[in-house]
Amino acid sequence: MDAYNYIKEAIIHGKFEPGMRLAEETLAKELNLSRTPIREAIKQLEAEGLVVPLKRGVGVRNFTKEDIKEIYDLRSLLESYAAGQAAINRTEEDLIELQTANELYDKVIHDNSLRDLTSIQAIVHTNSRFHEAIVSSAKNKHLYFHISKVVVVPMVFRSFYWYTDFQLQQSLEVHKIIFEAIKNKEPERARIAMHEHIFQGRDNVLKHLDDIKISHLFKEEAK
Amino acid sequence: MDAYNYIKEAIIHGKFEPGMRLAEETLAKELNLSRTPIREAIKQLEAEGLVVPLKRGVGVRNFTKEDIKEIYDLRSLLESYAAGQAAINRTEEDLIELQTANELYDKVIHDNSLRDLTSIQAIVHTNSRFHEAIVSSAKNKHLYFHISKVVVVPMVFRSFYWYTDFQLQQSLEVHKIIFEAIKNKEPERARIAMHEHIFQGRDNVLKHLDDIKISHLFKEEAK
DNA sequence: ATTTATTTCTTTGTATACAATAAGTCAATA
DNA sequence: TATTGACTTATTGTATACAAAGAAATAAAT
Repeated sequence: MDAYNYIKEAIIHGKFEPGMRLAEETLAKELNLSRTPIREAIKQLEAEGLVVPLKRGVGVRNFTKEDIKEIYDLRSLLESYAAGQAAINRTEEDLIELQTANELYDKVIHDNSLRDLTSIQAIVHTNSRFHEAIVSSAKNKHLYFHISKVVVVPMVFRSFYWYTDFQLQQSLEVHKIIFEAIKNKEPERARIAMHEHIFQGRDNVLKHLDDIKISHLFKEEAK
Repeated sequence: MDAYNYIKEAIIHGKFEPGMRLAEETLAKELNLSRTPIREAIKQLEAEGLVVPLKRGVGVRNFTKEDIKEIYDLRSLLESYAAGQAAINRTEEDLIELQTANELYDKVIHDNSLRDLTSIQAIVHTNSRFHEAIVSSAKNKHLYFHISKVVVVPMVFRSFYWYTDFQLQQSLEVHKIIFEAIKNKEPERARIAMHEHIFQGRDNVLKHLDDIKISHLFKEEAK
């Protein structure tokens, strides 16, 4: 794997915790590279806002509760718009991928009755696939580009989130409503459903921000 | 100036034309630096989508008509939301900056009756200040971050756009409506006015995409 | 004369080297 | 014991070096 994706994944999966300094030499050894390509990967992550400059070098960005709120507001704006546009612009191929992704999501949720880390990751992954299919159906590459950057931050938290059966069932239901709306070309219904859906996710994350499982990811206002 | 801003400005002002290869050695000499910091600046611009990778190295991104349409759709979504949020969250200080920016915009338009390049740049600059003040008043740092990236692309084109007196007058009127809506805390009015305003700008740019003045910036589907 | 093959040359990608600066350590003084 | 100050160490930021991969140019062949 290249340096960029290695570091990004490590941040998302919590291997590199918020606030942690990213030492170039260490990363270079871990990846059997020199410092040069490491520095370039870091510059990209900096441009995306996942890492922040320190006095010298960079550290993993520390997202506050306020950040999470703002990001979910932004994400709901972008993705609900995407859902609306998908209902207008989706092709038949899009519909097939949407259907497939949703069936997979359904299957993964019901096949993994015990909620261990691997299950959670599978659920998060198939959920992402459905959302990505929607954004892709909207037929706006720039929208896609920006959503993919916005979505990363919630990922950092969701990877450690313990969903309840009820939440997953509810999420699945809404997915089906969104799918139907896109299939039947009802942009307004798709948009509203997606908006509700993401705000539901936002509420879940915010309610559990103090949970033991993710508390290590969340350090309020470290200076 | 640092390498990042130097290259960015050069792209916006058309010194580096779309499709043009960015040779590291050349840039390094221009800025009296070694290749290392140049490469890092380029990586950042790549993450923002202003330059694209070639088989080897990078080139200035070539935006198509389709890109412009998509970007204006995205921008109108984001900025109209920002205007709405500004009408809710603006402080008294925000209001002062908003007022100042708008008065300056008015002044610059009327003081520069002959529309030479310097005047256009002054107009674009004061217009940006007003828009930035709105986004800032929305009190969402992540929204601000993404808008600032989205806005850059239209900048590439607007720097070379010859506005008519009518268009400027109209633009000024809408600015005043938006300002009033934000002042009076009318989010819906602010949102709609901003949406119209940006779609007006979009139409202006699209209508004139084939003009001689900007044709060198616009090369359809170069592969 | 045009196309293909081979060689040369330029430019990138990665590694290493060196200098500058922040951070860490230890000792001395209050 | 706490705090300040000088010294040492570690890590960054920039420059340079070298090897590999395209691009350009020249030569050969049909």
